[in-house]
Amino acid sequence: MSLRYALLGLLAETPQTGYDLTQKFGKVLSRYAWSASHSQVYPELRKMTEDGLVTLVGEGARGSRTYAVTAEGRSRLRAWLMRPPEEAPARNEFVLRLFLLTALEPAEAAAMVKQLTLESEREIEVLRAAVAKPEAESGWYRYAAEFGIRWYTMQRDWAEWVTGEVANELPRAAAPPDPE
Amino acid sequence: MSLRYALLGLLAETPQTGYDLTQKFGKVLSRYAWSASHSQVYPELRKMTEDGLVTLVGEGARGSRTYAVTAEGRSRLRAWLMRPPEEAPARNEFVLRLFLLTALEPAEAAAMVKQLTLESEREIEVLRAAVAKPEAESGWYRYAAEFGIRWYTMQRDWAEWVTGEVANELPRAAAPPDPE
DNA sequence: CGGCTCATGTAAAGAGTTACATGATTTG
DNA sequence: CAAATCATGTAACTCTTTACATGAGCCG
Repeated sequence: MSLRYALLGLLAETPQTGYDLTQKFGKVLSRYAWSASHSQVYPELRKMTEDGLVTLVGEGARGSRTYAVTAEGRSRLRAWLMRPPEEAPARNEFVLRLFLLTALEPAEAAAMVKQLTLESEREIEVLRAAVAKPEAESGWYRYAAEFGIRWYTMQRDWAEWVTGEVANELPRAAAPPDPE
Repeated sequence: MSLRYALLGLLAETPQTGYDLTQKFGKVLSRYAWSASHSQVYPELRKMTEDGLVTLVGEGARGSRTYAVTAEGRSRLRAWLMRPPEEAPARNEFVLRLFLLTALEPAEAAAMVKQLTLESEREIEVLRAAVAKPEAESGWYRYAAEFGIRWYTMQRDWAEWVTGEVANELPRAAAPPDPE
């Protein structure tokens, strides 16, 4: 069901084609939130049309089909967004790897974290640059980039903290520093 | 494949049963990293045994079967952990909802964020308490809890920032009337 | 006009969830 | 001794990925 709402949410921003939507999954959303390939997107748009949540508002070059959210779709989306959060399991292979870091020898873990720190810093640079550009897209893309910056920063800090803890190997030592 | 490595990683910490592993998914891992139900765990442990990654080290009361990682399994796990990170798509319905927040009217978004802030603060309290307890489990559980604290803090801060931005933005350009 | 990107579609295989099913041990 | 929890297993269904497939428009 999440796919459906992801599509609805993206279309609520602006009407677009299945191709456009697929690009957004691939480029931004898939990193933190949700992912889908075109083979899932196109059939889902069909079903959503049948269910009256979206509607075809134009056909362009190369057989492109532009969809927009209907009133019904918009109200369903709002209802979904406003409903109290129940725990939905997350899947993030990257975080999984972070969590299993303790299965490595301290030196190996330290090497991995070093790598991670470099990657994170590079990534943060890219996102900062993207946000700083004057022609930066507004709306959710900018917010997503900002999320990414905070995400990578948090991740890096945590990984460095863990490495320190593991290196110290003091079973029950210092309390973690207050984040913030 | 991630499931396989998640199991390997947990078993690398200590030998345990499929039931134990399922509990860990349900309680901690599923929130940030990975999730699996027993109907996935048991068959996978079988396959991993056939593949020589884990081995049955004991059968206890109520037909419980305790597994441990083999040398082969350990080396495979290390290889997986150390390999350069390629982008693996993440799935997090919660983050998805955050990203689609901009589909709401500013007032609605603000209400949602208010709610989120309260939840986050409650959650952070719980995790802090869990970590502070002297008999707190050490190892990855403690690290995971620390991750959670930082995660909720980051999330809350971002959501508050976005709400501020949205509130400041000029009223949206005359939105096209809903098709239908 | 050849190669790239845009743009859509379907089929098969794999991963994951939900439901069904059973029995042993512990705890009150 | 009843209820809860421990503990495992399989089947059906849904969701997701990967592979196969096709063609239109754009750019050099």
